[in-house]
Amino acid sequence: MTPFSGPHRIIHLSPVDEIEVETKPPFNFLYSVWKPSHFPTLLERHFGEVAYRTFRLKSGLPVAIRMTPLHGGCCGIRAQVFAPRPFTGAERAYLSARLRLAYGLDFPIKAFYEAVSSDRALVGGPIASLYGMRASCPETLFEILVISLVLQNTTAKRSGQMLAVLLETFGDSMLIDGQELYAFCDVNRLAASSERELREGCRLGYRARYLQAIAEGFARGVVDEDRVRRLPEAEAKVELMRLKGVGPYSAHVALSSALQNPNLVSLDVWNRKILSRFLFGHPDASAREVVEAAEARWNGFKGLAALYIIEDLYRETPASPLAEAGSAAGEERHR
DNA sequence: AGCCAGGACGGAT
DNA sequence: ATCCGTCCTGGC
Repeated sequence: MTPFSGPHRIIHLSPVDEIEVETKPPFNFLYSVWKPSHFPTLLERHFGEVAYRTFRLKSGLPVAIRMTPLHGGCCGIRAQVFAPRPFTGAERAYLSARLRLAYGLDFPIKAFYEAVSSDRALVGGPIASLYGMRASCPETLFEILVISLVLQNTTAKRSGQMLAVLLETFGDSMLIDGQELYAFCDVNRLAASSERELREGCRLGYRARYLQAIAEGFARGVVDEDRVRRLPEAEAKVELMRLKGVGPYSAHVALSSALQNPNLVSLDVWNRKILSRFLFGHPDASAREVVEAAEARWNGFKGLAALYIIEDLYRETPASPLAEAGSAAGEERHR
């Protein structure tokens, strides 16, 4: 608890809707909604066959959803929606579209498999293990930029701490099936904060100034997600890097994740080593060498190929282990 | 006690 | 275009 945070309020949720979003097989529910490489956050909780996730809608309304496989998991997601008040039609349509984008339901996964079908190492390994996995990004462009900011220049553990404090300070706490989750930080709340609050209260250090710049950019409409989505890749990157604190790495994370460009690969130190090992058999190739070899081998799909390789590697030792079934009820009893 | 980590900036070359 | 010192914090 930071000295700046207010009383801890938990927003009461009621079931308001149920949305079914379909996709063409192959679809892998588990690995589409849960990525073994992602560090655990207060935004989501995973039990394997059941997954919980929060979203903040464009209207600002925080919601939480309970996801289960649709039609036995072959081809979609059933989402039970919980919110503080009834849904409007526009909010329902927005969330439905957001879910399709968040879990890659409109992505032509077969085109990827066909394009790399001659790559036996990829097909026989990562693709076989993760068959049907879609690239996912439940975050908005603003949210993914904030997350990439706390990922900068530190360890995953520290990143998780910074994000947790941000969510507790600027997000909305909600209880769903006995578990506390947070909707992402409200952009206006963040833009209205002081640098001191971010620096000293949230312990963001030099990132405080950058976070304000990013939040103000989105709050004032200087950068707009819908507009960036329509730009060509190179222009979109320049547009994002106009924000102080957003460099090549963060811009790549945003473009490959939020915009779901299957050819963009974000090479942080660890990903570079993992891909270098897959491509060259040793971890020491430069970022440039890795990108060039990946482009030659997975023309047009190097980002998605990299995702499969990385997630397959984390599968045995996940950064975010699946929670035990029933532990939510257990926690609830202790309250 | 000092060094560095899952980048970015600003300025110098 | 590329290189370097600096930035907060926490962990070793």
